[in-house]
Amino acid sequence: MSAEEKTSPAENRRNAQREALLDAASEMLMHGGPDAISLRKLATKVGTSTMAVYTAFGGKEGLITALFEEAFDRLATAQRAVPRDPEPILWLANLSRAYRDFALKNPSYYALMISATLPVPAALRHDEPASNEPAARSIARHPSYQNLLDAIEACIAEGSMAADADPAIIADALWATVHGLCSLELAGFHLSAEAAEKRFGVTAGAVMRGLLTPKGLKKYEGFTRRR
Amino acid sequence: MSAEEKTSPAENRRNAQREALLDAASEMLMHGGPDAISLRKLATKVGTSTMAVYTAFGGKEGLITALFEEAFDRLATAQRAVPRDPEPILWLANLSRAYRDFALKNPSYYALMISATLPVPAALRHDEPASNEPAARSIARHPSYQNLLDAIEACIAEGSMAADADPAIIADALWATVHGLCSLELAGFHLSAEAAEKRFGVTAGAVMRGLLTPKGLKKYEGFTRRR
DNA sequence: ACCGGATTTATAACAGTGTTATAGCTATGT
DNA sequence: ACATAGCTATAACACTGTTATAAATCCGGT
Repeated sequence: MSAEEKTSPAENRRNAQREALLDAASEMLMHGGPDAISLRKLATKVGTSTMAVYTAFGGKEGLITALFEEAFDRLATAQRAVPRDPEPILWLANLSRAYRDFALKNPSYYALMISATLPVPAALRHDEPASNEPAARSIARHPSYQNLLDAIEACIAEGSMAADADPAIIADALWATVHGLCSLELAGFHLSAEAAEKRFGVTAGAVMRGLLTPKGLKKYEGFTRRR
Repeated sequence: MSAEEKTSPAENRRNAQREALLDAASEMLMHGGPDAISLRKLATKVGTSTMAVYTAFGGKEGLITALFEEAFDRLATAQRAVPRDPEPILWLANLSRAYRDFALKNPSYYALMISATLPVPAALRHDEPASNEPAARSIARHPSYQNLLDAIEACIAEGSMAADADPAIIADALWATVHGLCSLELAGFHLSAEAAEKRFGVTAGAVMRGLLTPKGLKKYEGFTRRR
């Protein structure tokens, strides 16, 4: 309700152009990867000059970082769209499949998200005096991780996972597994789409079983046998 | 014993320069990633002109492909260096750790290996009339995969894994998991090196448990509890 | 041993790229 | 209405990979 938030016409135009640049850049990204983004072509596409990218994003790197953040937002949206199944284990499985769907349908965005050559965006940086290691980026507090954590906590609450388990570590374990599968699939390491899908099911199922308590295991095998 | 294999002095020189180019390129690769490889700088470093890259590799893409193949060779060497533990389960675990060590010590080579933007090298292409999907690259017959397959088959033989299991699928499952962990770690998605290491142990252990038979599970838990 | 054809090389030009300095314009605030 | 601050367009700079061309080199057959 503060009166200072009224958008001046100039600021309005700035934001419009900013979004136009981002839209065109994401289109170029999806068309041929990050290397296909040319500032010159981007500028002519939007109808301005390359300087606009520098005033809006500080350069090409800033533009890529903005795309990076949008990629995570899209993933978060996709994860939130997964209905909360009353069975936490099935909810988890559905979150995994939704993650794969997102990766396969947005390969360029996905590749951008997990590229190591990117500077750590402020949104994911956890403030800590940097050691000698490469910059660390934490995903734990990002909205795209919340549903995963919720599902895991629900599993713990119902006894399907160990009561003394750390949800963050389990979430990381699931994330790493599902990401590894998507990464290999996107890189083309599979004989066929069916083989990749089967591999996904087997691997995600295995890590799931490995994380469950005997009680949860019994439940889970009831689910899988029912199919 | 065929006499046609004697290397002429000219061919000898060609190969020497080819290796010199590869060495210098790998150095540039490790220093700043694939984008840090400049043909001009590479040529001056080796003491020739950029044309040498075109005659030897057909261009920059061919050079990168050669580096790609060397990366897989190095990984195969690292995997072969793992001693064959009499306990197949422990052998598998050691292969996983060796894989991680390789990835962490050769981040540039590793990133190259699993980059999706690379043309499928002939060494990994399985001949099949390409469908509409992106080109598929198979790793199954590569030397770097052999030890993994051997260890899995040993697990099956001793009853630690299901007799009707497909070793190729299990190998893919383990590979995807370990690769996912390394990929996230190299991308900087971890709070600390210790956290990344713990995550690796938890996740690799979980997928391992999920792949074992009850008999194998009992054995495996005997190993983990002994520590 | 030599010489002719093929191959590899170096040089330079071409078409791109991201970035930056500069000068002009536009739009805002007084 | 004016002065000023910010943004933009233009052009130049330093790069990049690739290619055409001409000179040099190497190789095999006589």
